[in-house]
Amino acid sequence: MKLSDYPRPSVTVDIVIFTIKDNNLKVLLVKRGVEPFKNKWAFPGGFVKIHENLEQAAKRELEEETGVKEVYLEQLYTFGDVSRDPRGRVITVTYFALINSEKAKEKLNASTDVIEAEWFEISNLPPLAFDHSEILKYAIKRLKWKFEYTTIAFSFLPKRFTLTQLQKIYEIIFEKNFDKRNFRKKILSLELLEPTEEKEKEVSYRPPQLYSLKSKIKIGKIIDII
Amino acid sequence: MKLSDYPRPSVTVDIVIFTIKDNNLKVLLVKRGVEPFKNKWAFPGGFVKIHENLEQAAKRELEEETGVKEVYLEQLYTFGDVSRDPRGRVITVTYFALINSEKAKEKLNASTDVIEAEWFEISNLPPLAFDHSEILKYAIKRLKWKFEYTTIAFSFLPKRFTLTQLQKIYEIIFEKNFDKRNFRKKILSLELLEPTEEKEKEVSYRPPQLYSLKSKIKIGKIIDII
DNA sequence: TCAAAAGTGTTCCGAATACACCCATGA
DNA sequence: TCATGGGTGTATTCGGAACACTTTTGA
Repeated sequence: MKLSDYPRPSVTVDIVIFTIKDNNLKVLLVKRGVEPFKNKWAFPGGFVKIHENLEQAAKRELEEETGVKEVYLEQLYTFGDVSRDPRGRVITVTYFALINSEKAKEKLNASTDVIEAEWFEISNLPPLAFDHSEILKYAIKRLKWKFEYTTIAFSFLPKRFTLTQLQKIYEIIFEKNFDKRNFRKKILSLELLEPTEEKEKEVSYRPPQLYSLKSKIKIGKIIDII
Repeated sequence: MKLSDYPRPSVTVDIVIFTIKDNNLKVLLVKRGVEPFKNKWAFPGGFVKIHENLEQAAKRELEEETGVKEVYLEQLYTFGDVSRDPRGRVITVTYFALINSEKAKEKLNASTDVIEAEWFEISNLPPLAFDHSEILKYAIKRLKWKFEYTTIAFSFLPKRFTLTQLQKIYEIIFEKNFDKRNFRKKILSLELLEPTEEKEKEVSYRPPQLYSLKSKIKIGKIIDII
């Protein structure tokens, strides 16, 4: 059996990039500059090069679009329905990335085939190209699941952060408030964090303790958080 | 941008099929009849046809190999490293299937390109072709995770089963024993099961109650089980 | 001295764990 | 009547949830 015996589909990667800005969960979309779905919004992505691993392709697209390296990145799901792309058979391997709000501030690079790139609030999205609404639904499900059972929340935060910042992120993701005392008790009991020497300064209230993730704790580690 | 501008990889599906037989977790392997890796064992799989959805391809391969329809099937992960197949660039979308021991008894169909098919104990496997060891590792991780947090355990059981059978399955997957009273209390408190009219007969001990999964409970539903 | 957010402890309730004996049946 | 696996209840421990006030700082 030869590989050449079979007609081959095209393979792309698409990346759902989340961040938290202005107390909202946001996702990065690009406006397509070419057909199909010209002028519609879609997730950043592109064709997998023939000598490039899937994750490399995802990282390349991510960096082209945001200029950011070192983000949390994991494979999400592969969508390959026959009719998902009007140009022909296109299978897309989707990825899921989280970047922290400081990095998200850096300016977005509109790349080839893209008119502009913009952060959209999850609750206020334009219509999406292809089957990208379905992809997003899946990505949000995964995001909540991961927040509940792993340490990914920290990928939305800078190296040093306060417990209040962390709590705020959980409140945004789960769309509900937590009791401050119970939240702190729970998080500290997990022994993931260590206090840093410094406290945040130049605030007109009691300066909060800054914490950092213990170096041996990997982001994404499975552990019951909430 | 045209699809034809890009060289395309080949795309396959591979299926990790688990069952429980003889009180052991087993996986179905086929012996390859063609190069590469001729005479080595691998997961059942094959090329995705150009007019066939990914899940259809997985179901087709599954049925060709085992003759079984109606199994629990979910997408696992997509492996696409450049050098994973010596023939060239081949991306494989892997699936994860669970079939119950009664169905697993039915005879296996050796299909094209395959010399034989056989159930292997997880703890006693031959060397695997391609990157299939890595795929298996990933599949086992997913299996345990799903057992802990969803109702997939029931896909290893026939429609009617005893609580002892269920407990046995958890003990095999988690490689440890559970207390009978606590296990029953926990499972029954989840309100997933209903007793059936009959009891198992022709056993030389007190006949056990048979239970079935309530019809509104979907297999795979997320819920803390253990 | 005021405004703003930081920080902290106790009680209550429900779930998980540990643990041992009697029951129903066919041989 | 015996062997076999089925079936059941209670006490203890641990973690989650509810709940309000004092502290520290800069303005």
